[in-house]
Amino acid sequence: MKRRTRIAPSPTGIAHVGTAWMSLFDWGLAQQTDGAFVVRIEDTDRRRFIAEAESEIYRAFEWLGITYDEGGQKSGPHAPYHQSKRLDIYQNYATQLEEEGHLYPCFCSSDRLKEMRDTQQKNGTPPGYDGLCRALTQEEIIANKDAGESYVLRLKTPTAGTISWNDAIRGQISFDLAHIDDAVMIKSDGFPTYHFAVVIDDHLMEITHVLRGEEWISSGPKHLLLYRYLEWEPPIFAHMPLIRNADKSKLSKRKNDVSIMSYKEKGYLPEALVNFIVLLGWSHPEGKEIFSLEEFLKVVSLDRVQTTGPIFDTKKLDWMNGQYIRSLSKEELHTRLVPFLPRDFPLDQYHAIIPLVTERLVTLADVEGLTAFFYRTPEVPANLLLKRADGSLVAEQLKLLITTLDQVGTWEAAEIERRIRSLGETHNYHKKQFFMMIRVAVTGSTQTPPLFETMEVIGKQAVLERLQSAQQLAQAA
RNA sequence: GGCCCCAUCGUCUAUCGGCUAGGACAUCAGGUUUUCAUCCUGAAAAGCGGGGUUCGAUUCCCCGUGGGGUCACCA
Repeated sequence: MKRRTRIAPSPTGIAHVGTAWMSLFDWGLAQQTDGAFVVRIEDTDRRRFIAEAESEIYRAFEWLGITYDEGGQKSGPHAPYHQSKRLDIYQNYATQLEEEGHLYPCFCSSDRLKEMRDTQQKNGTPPGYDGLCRALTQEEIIANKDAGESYVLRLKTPTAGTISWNDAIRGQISFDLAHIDDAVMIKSDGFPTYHFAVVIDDHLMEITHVLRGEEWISSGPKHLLLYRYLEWEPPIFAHMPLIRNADKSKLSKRKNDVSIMSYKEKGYLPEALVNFIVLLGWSHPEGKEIFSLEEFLKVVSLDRVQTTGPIFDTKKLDWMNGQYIRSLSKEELHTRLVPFLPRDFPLDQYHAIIPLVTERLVTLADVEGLTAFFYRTPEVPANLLLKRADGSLVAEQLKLLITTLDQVGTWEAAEIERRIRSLGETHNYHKKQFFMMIRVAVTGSTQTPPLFETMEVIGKQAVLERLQSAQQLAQAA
């Protein structure tokens, strides 16, 4: 059987990592059977609509390497793929269901509804619509409509019985219909609610597997009822676990960075992000930690999806990003790094500098901080310079060092190292102190790439200048 | 609160009744090294509690506890 899956983002904000996460599973499942992965835009909420949100999703997909078969910016056999352009379709089915008595008009004002909820809250009775308008006679309905009163269409839910489905991830899930209230299907503005549109569209678009978050489980009965009333075969439902914040609550942008594009800006590689998120709630059949998107798409399956909601902890992403950075070819790394190089980065020295810092990169954005002292004169903190020796000794060491290095003809790491080592041995300097002092004098930092290679790249003249100002600093101390 | 879902190291997870409970990240220790990082080695670290079922339960069932989700004319 060819699987048809879909992702149905709502263009109301930033492109969310959860959307990418879900899409990856959808895509893989569809691709394995040569089926189709569909992008449908659920833009029925006009109040929260944000024009740029949709294009950001496409940019995020492009960056991550996610492609799809229908919908989105493409088209397809089931166009249109924007719900706002399918209003007449929903309207037709709504009319049909209303005529059949499965949907009924409700004229309750939002004030009355609010009052009702408050009372329920206060009395501790089960929440939900009380079904007042169910009792309306045909005459009353016609009269109200003729009077131009605004109304919504509600789903007439049986007051007894159970409804259940076999979830592909969780097994049997069942609800007592007595607890399900009559949800709104068509809003007073004529737009469908999510519940209504999703059922119509999934059916018409021939979706076979509906992957969605655990948060949707409780609305399952409404959807199933619609399938029943429409006499349609429901798709296979797979409720994925909810990705969580550190406090176990549903992943939110308030408590986490959930914007896909912000990971790009922070210098993460898309392949690392993909690898990382795919390991949330799912594990590779061979227990692999690092694997490509292509491999994931081939081996992904619902039976390895966990039921527990994973916490979105990006520590592992940091590690992974480093792994991916180090596995890049020189050319590839260059391509990725270019957008992160500061304006004053000496491009002619790129190939001398970058190999010295590659294994220290956690993100691509780290490149500036790790390389700045190569091309910017550093501020040298006196306390670091004199950490393990007093000012007079350091000044003495620097003086001799300047003299020695000044005589170096071929400014190469090996030669620099030989001179410095011999100087240190001659005067019996404490090796760690001596080397660290030089490191600080030249770079302003205690943490740098190998000292002599670094000095070679910085250049003789700049090194001597830095040593001289450090000497003055030591003397003044 | 009603309903629903869930429950293995700090985190991501393996285990589909036999476990001395495995791996990865993070942490700590050691090695390599002029520092940091990389890399290598090692350590510490988990089955929420109580009942069943069974020769045997982390694995199956029930109860409790805990956590989460949902109860909108938002998705």
